[in-house]
Amino acid sequence: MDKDRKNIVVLEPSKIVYEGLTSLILKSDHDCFFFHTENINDIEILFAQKDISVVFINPITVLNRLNEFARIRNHFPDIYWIGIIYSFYDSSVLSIFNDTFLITEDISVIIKKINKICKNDSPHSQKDVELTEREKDVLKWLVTGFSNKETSNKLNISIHTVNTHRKNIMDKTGIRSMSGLTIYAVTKKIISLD
Amino acid sequence: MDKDRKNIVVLEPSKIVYEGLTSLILKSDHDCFFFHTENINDIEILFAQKDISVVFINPITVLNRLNEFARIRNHFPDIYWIGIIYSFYDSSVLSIFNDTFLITEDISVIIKKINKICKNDSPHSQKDVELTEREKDVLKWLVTGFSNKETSNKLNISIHTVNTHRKNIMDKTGIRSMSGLTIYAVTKKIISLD
DNA sequence: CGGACAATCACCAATAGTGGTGATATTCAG
DNA sequence: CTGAATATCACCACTATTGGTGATTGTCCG
Repeated sequence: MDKDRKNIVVLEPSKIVYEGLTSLILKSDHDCFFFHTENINDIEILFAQKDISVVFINPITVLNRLNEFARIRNHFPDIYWIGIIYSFYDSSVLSIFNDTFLITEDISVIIKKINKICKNDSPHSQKDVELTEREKDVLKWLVTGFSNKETSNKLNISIHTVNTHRKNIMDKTGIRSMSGLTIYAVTKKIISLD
Repeated sequence: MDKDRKNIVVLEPSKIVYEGLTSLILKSDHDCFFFHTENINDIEILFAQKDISVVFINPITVLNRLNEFARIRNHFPDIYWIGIIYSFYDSSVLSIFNDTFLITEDISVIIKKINKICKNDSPHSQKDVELTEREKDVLKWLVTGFSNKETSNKLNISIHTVNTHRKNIMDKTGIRSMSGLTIYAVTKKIISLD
């Protein structure tokens, strides 16, 4: 997995603008990964699960919710907020972002902004704990939708053992829900999407 | 050469919007050919050389040149002008176009407008017994690892309502585990894997 | 108008999961 | 040999989920 890849959230109600922005950046051979969301409600999910460094944000999405935006910004101080400007805003509104760009601007201007942020970005290693083989066995069944009891039957062990393994898995990964563990298992290729 | 192919001019200063608009329409398996121009000066050349049927037009490109726009419109009466709206305009400005769409609108709305013009409106009712928007909202949070109670807080509804939605989702999909629903949500692109 | 559907809320009982405390046995590296 | 890691099993208390049964409200459509 590429450690230099940037995860970028695009908080923009227009699918057209999202598509255009991401398409042009990707065409420029930039190694980014994009997440689209249309309102601020969903953004904390993304922050919780992903290593997000940049948010492209349409000011309209927070205009009536500046308090909530301030709270989120304070809560995630490392995130760089870039406003997507295609209308007229008061400068006091625009100052809530780290940077802005005009929608009519050339894509190279936007890419320069991304590059500037990347240079300042410190490579922080994400603690990558390895599960034991047995833990992977247990996880495989659990995230395929089997209950603790069913899993214990499949593996011919007691439900208590399954429970212990599950607890250890949750302690190691820090993920405390089966849904989260399912995502984990898929991305770690412990199970396949089929 | 396909006779049904539509030649569409996009008169739009923003490359991002042009890219997004055309990319999404092409992704929808629509047989269109696009010409990009950033101002009205070049448009008559295109009209002379190509068989243009539709112009997607950003009102800003003609706001200060309404007389010239009226002249061109009169000169090419068969052309259908669709305004690309992403700001606030006086209704008298918008009335100079045959139709408009909001940049935040779904691409299907825009495609419907194209189809209406070309009288190719195919009634493809794809009997998709899908989840409702609210059910998707609930599912989004649930499969991201939030509990019923947390989800009810996030959506500002009672835990009973979350429960009802969850039950309906499980009934509709026939999937009775959160892990299974997570896989479902990923494959249905309700959430993203990353 | 009336019926279908969507979204909201509530109660109840059974089952399952979570998280803490243990324990024992085996294996393997220092 | 010793200690760390792994795998196994158990009990307990609490909370959450699951799956029924309702209900009310509003909207949209024929």
